[in-house]
Amino acid sequence: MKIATWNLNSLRTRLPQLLSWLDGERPDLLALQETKLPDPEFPAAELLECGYHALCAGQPAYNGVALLSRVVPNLCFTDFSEFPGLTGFRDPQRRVLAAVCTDVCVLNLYVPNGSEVGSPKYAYKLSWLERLQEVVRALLRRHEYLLLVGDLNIAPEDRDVWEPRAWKDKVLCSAPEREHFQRLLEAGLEDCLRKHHAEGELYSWWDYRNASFQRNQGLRIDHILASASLTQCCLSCHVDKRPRGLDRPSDHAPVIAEFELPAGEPDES
DNA sequence: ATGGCGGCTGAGAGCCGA
Repeated sequence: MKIATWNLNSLRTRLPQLLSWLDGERPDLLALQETKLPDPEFPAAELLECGYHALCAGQPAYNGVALLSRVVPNLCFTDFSEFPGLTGFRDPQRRVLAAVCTDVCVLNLYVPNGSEVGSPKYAYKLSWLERLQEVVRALLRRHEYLLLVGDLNIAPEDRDVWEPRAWKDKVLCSAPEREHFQRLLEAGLEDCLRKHHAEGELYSWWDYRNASFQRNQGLRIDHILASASLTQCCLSCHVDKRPRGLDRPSDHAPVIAEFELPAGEPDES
């Protein structure tokens, strides 16, 4: 099973690139972020034509997530408020989509950027991440095979940052954000890319400015995390940098992981 | 130190991202 995550920075603008990439890669699952598109305008027909069923949770102009799947996916929820115990936390920003595909529960996230440490948006990010911890713990109790994927907007360690001294304590790299990432690992998730690659200079986002991509000045903020049973089955994980080099690219590149699941394992619910 | 770029809305220039 091949699964991928890609922040498209506008599905409308990137649809031709997406369709061409899907034709080449044929992942079983692709989690999308920053679709920036209300649901009635979601290009479901074009994607189905390409062989993909879709679930989406969008809004105009900002945010928006979607899940593409070769098999028909079963939607679980599109907001943390749909979760027992978190009913007071309805978020008008579309950043969450959870679904079950065959035996795997996939939680697709577009974590708030946070703007600047100490800002109101940063406070929103931290409280959002606090709610996420509860959701992840509950999902891990229910699903042996859990994937948490998406634009987490956290560079977990200095090796995930092109200039750690410049980024120190800045948004995406601050200690409270990194602690949230570590808590996800402590809860029972593993970082699939780090299972296979210890080296630095592996990034998933590069600023449009300053020829950052050409100089490989980036951050690793898009992630594929998996529960222990799934991580055991993870054969490979890598960043596909090719789409970032196309004309009019997204500023993020896809991250791809391959799994070999034992036949006939049931998920529980 | 600041802005660089690019996408959005709505028809300007300003907001937002990371």
